[in-house]
Amino acid sequence: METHLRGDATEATVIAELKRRAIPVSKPVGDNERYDILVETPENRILRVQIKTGRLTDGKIDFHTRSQHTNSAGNSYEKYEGDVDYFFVYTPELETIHVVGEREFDSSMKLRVEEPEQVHHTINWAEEYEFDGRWPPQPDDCNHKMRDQIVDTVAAELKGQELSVARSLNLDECDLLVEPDDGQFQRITVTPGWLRDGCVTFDPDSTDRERIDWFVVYAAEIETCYLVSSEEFDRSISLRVDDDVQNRPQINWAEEYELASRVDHLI
DNA sequence: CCGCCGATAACTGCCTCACC
DNA sequence: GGTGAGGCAGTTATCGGCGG
Repeated sequence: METHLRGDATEATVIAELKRRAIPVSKPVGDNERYDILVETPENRILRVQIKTGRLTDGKIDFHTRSQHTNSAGNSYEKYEGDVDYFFVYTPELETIHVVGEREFDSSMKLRVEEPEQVHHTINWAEEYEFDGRWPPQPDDCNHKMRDQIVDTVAAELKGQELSVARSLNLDECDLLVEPDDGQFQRITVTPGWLRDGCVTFDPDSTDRERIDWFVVYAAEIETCYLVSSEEFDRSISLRVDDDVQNRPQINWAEEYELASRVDHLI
């Protein structure tokens, strides 16, 4: 089957499956949009979805998400960065639909269906991306990988300071465990932060604070990590980034909480 | 009508990096 | 070194718009 027909067949199959599940689907007028369909979630969120055909090779589903253009200068390639929210990957051989967030990978991804000869922690198991298990998608679903990377970055930063650091096996409790010289484990969780009115804030209420010693707050807008002790605030804390305010003693200046300069607090 | 350009799509191979 | 994931570059096919 030639490529266009195959893409059309995949799109038709996915739309039919969504309709069968009574999920509202809309098609954009014309073909100038980079997403294929708009899907409405039960919470009335509208998601931009690009439908892709998955190829089953060597026990894994392989799919690429890159568009190619030809111009006078030759070929150019463009990713879907920010243009879509999710990819729905339909694999004809398996008749399955997998849901992958746009931020969960760069330009291609492999979903492992069969047991590999060697098990890597980097393997993306297809069953974890199956439609039934991921629909409706949670607002932070597409941030899992980014969060994972942040945890890795924080771990590397701590190791660089010659700290004994390990990934927590119980992710419901914390992300990292640090063992200082006194042997008293410090429990660290990584949490997203956001900029509001010149301050970085986060939501500690979504975490069981009884089990956390330190919060690493990652503010994506400014690509900065902050280290905050659970004892340094009562219900919430704001870290002021914007210095265009009157200097008051109660202001928590963000730069004083930057992870790189506070690692010694964990020792 | 034909050729060019710009867009879509799937497919293939090769490379790098990380892990076992 | 072998394996697996991910990234990158290139190819092929089709379609529509536009201008000569």
